[in-house]
Amino acid sequence: MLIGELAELAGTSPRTLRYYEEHGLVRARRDANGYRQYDDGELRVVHEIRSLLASGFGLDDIRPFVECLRAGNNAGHVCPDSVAVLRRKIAEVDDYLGQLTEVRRRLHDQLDQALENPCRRTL
Amino acid sequence: MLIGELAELAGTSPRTLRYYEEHGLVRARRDANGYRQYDDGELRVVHEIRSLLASGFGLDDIRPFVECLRAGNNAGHVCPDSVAVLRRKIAEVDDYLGQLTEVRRRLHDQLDQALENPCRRTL
DNA sequence: GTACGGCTTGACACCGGCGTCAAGGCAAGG
DNA sequence: CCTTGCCTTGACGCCGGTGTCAAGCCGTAC
Repeated sequence: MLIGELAELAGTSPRTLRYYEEHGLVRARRDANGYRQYDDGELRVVHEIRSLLASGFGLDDIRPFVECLRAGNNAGHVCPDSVAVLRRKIAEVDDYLGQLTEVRRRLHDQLDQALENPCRRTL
Repeated sequence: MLIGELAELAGTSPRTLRYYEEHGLVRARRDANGYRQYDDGELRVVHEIRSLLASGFGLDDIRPFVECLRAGNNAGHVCPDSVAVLRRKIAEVDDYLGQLTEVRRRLHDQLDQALENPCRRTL
């Protein structure tokens, strides 16, 4: 499979696939002409990457998941390293949720206060 | 008040104050030597900026709040423009909270599943 | 021949709020 | 006179994932 085909199947761009490869996530053999040749399994890998990116992971965080998939597991998140990253990310998300909730509360307070005390003048 | 003093009082840097000025948020007169000279009221403005930045606002979003303060109101969020931005930001935060909650759910599911089905092999 | 569509690598652009370095002016104190 | 420490403007770096353009190779079809 050539890079354009894989990009099409994965719903992304050749540029993006080269970027993933550059960061050690996607693998490709090379044709005699230098073209990247992808195994069918790489589609699965790319899907895993896209899914985790959408969940807020960085490429570095994703690496263990890809390695886990390559090791023959039927899911990328069952390996110890992946689990460690998962736990860390969940903690980060929880922390961020707390901060966002606090921010939301402050904004609501300001809004309520503004509605009670309308402004004296606009400019 | 010179830029270094204001920066000190506001807990930030001269670079940052120049940046705010460049974006139309902070104002300064100029001494004969070209040094920025700040009114005491600017400290309040800078605090408002820092506070809103910490809540996830961008500098452009903050401008109405600063203008509101300058108009003589005792809080930056009581003017109509500020209220509009507040409403928009609250909606954004709510939306993001929803997404984050969904992500958190997915991650928890993956973690639980990983703990039930330990990996066959790591590499 | 040449035109086209795939591919290759390399490199710049973006966003936003700064850090940081460069090169220089100004005031004060030794 | 020289140092020190403020200030000035201008400009590049960062982060991260991707778009996009350049310049060029490869293969096929006309």
